[in-house]
Amino acid sequence: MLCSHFVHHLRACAKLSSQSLGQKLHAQIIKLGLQQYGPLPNSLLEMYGKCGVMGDALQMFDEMPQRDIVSWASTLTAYNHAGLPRRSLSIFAEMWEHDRLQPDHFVIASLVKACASLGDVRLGKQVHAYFVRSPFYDDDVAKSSLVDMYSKCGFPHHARTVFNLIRVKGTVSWTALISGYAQTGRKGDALELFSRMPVKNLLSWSALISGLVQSGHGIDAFSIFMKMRKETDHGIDPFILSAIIAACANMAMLELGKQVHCLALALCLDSNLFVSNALVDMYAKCSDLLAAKSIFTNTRERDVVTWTSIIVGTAQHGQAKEALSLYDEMMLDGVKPNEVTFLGLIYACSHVGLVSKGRHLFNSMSKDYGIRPSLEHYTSLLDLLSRSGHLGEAEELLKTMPYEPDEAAWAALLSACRQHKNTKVAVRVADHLLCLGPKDPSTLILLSNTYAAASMWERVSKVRKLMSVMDFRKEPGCSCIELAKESQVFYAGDSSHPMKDQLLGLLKELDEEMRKRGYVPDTSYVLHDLEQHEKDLLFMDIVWAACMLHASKLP
DNA sequence: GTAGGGTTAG
Repeated sequence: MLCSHFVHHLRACAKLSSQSLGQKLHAQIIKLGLQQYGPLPNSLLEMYGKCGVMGDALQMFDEMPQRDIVSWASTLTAYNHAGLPRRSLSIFAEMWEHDRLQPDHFVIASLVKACASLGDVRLGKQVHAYFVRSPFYDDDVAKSSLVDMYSKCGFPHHARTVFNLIRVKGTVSWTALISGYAQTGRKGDALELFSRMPVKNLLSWSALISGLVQSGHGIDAFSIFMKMRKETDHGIDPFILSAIIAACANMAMLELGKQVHCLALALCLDSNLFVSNALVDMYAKCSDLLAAKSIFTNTRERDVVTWTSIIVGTAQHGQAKEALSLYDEMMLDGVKPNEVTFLGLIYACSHVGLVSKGRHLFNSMSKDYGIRPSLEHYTSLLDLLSRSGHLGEAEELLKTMPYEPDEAAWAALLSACRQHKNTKVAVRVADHLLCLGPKDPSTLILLSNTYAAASMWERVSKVRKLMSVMDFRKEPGCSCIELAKESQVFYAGDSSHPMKDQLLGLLKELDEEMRKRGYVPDTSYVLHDLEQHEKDLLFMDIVWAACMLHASKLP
């Protein structure tokens, strides 16, 4: 009787994440000498795990005289909860070694979840294989976890296959699949499935909306958000709000972002860390750095994302020194940087040519914080070295780094060689690229121009042949700005704008002003067989966006 | 004792 009372209350603490109440119950249990009685050790373990007190959860586990499958499953959940999926996976082997226990469907579902959070589909498939051969192969919850894993790893097709095998499809299964479709940009599938979904809750709407935001369908995400507001009674929580703020950020829609900010204030959700982090990022991406800084300053409990958002935002607005001193402040504040922080910092160095500082940060990342540099970090360092003219070092890094450099990486170096007019390295890099069999049209243009500049006409014609056999279409570049509550999009070579004549006039004025001050456009990187006036016209496209920005500031 | 949504880069 007494025991089931404790089990019941401990479970409530686990659900509510109420650590202090849980500890009080634990104290009473010890006083009564019941700490090893019946299901209580497992209940205590579960409570500490779900409250995020990993140390105490593990102590419970270690002190158990006898561990059953539930003890192992709860430990797995605790590790998942604490964001330690690798530890979860190592349990798979330990269960058998220590206690001769085979994973059941509870354990399998948790293992799959660990694979999902690591984004490791290879391991996920192994667990899947184990599952279908186990006596639990028919369990719907484990299948649902597989749907989630395949969705998170970017394989919605596999997720669909498992989904179809679920006998009783609950809201969780539907949501997991819809999320997979939305995140991978399969808008049609996501919407179709969502409309067929029998019971929708706030999480289902949220999964669809945030998935669409992540795959760049901000407008659709917004209209679904409005639909939810209109047609349902679901409230707005910090999850959905931060997704909507991110949508404004990605589309650089400042006015809309401000309105969502007001919504956050009205709902008293602006003090939520996820919401304020999203706001810092939104204002920075919308070029209102002052507003971003003000949100940042007013955020009391700043975490690594808050700091990283302001550092990246500051760096992207050219204030590299300021970004670096924010990093110093962050360390004084005792916040540990993560891999994104370092990307922002190296980016900052890259844009003002702080080569040795950038190198130092790159090394500090692994030495001081144990973060293994990713391909992106190497690319960022490469960018720093090549922009600043350290071409030899950049080439060396490209060859020795622990990742296989792709076409874009080599092309970036080549482009830098041309900017620094280093023909010798340029030709060497170009030859290497040519061997790789380049596929990107802009790489081919770059190659053609490199060889043309070095008067290597045979290779020019070789590149031209490569161009002619492929479907040579380059996505046109475009710029987008918000002007009087409307978004204006301009494509390169676009001449359909109703204000074309006024715009071109202003553009010409700006161009003349630039030339007067000694800024002559460098058109040498444009395709070589264009006439000079055609090159100038192309250049006009490049300043088009700058011109529009200017126009938007006119009264 | 198991499964679904959120912020930072590219």
